[in-house]
Amino acid sequence: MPALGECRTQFEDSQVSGLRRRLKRGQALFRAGDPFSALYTVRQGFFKTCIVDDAGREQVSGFYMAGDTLGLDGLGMGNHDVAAVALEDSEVRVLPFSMLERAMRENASLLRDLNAELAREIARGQGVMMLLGSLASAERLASFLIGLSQRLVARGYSPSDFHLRMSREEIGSYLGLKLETVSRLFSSFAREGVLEVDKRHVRIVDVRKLERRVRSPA
Amino acid sequence: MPALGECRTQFEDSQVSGLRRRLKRGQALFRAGDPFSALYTVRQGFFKTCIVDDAGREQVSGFYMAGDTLGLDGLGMGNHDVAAVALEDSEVRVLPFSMLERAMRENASLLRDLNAELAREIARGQGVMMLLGSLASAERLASFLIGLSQRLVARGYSPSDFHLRMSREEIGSYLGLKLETVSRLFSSFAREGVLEVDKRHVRIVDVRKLERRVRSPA
DNA sequence: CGACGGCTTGACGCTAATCAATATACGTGG
DNA sequence: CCACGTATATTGATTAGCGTCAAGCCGTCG
Repeated sequence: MPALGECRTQFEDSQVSGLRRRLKRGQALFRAGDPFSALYTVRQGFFKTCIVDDAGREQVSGFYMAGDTLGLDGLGMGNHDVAAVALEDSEVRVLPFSMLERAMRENASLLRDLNAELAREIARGQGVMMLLGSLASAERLASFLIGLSQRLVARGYSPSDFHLRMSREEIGSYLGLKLETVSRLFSSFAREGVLEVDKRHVRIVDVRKLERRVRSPA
Repeated sequence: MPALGECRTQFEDSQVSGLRRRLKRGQALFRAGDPFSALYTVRQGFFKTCIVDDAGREQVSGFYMAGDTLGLDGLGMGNHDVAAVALEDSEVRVLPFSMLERAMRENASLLRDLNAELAREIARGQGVMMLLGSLASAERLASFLIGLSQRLVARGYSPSDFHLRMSREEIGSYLGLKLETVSRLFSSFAREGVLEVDKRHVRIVDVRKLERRVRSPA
């Protein structure tokens, strides 16, 4: 059973809101360009966020699960610049920004939570930059899997045995690789006894080897 | 003559601080791991920020000039996770976080400025992800130059004629390319009449062509 | 049942990395 | 001041890694 992601901030069960919203697989919570009106915390399910550039190219910029905050990208300019799409039937808690602002005026620690969330998002982004700018393909996938595993553990799931909610293409988009490359990497990790892979089901057989893969050009 | 970057927020000339700090070329304002104690706005000069991963690999994650805010990455965890290094003799205004926090309690708009700054940083990061994840080498350099040009205009400099403060290697690190590739791209842009390049002096001859380069695989 | 979407695998090609040589500017100390 | 060593940039030759194109498999849904 899905655990309730850890409560990193007061957002999640704040009195700020009782609003919820359910989304079906494939449905968008918001799209790029939508006016920013609220933040969301994931209660149930799994999301991806996508950036689109002016040339129309699309790229997955992140994956979000229970406890994660969505929508921070809209805080600055009044519009979202990414889209958030549910990868399975999901539920979010809606935190209308107007309410949040009011609540923050009364409760300074909420504000600090918001800053912390924003800063976390910045740090996450820096990790991705590192990944995209400095790592080879196998290192990227290894790093992705380790990160995923760690996040799953934190939520009470198995660290070594899980079901991917996203397609090879989405993983590739996130990692700056093509889907065929991702597929080949899964196969080669399996051949080397690092993973067992069956479509979207992954079992990490040898974490050590996987970790070594993040640093080694081999 | 260097203009005073636009005042995007109240930070810059806020009463929050009169503190300044001067740095020589090559000097670090803060390093990865340093405790977070203050934000900084660039008054004069030019900075790069670098991420370092656990394997010791280093990567340039951004360039900062007059008016830009440095140090936001430290807000979340109490430690900086990037380093900020002056690429020329520079001066920053120091905004000790304790003072900022106090000031924000009294002035809610300061707080909104901080959020806006954080959100801007997030948006910037998303742009870089797009660049690293989806663009070919020539597109990356073109995108970099256009962005640089735009930021220079906003500060009252020439949009088409400027001096790069960073080395080929630093550009490459930022763009996820090797320095030789960057050098070759400069040469090929020059051959095609898009740029004139003499070491670190760049003149954009044909902005249109340069812009076309951002989207075209040609 | 057939069509379609997601995954795997192979063969081939191209882009950018690597390795290497040379050139130029800069700072340092004699 | 010049000589030297060092950092930076350019360019060429070669190679490796990932992308592209293509075929086939499996599971699902209409």
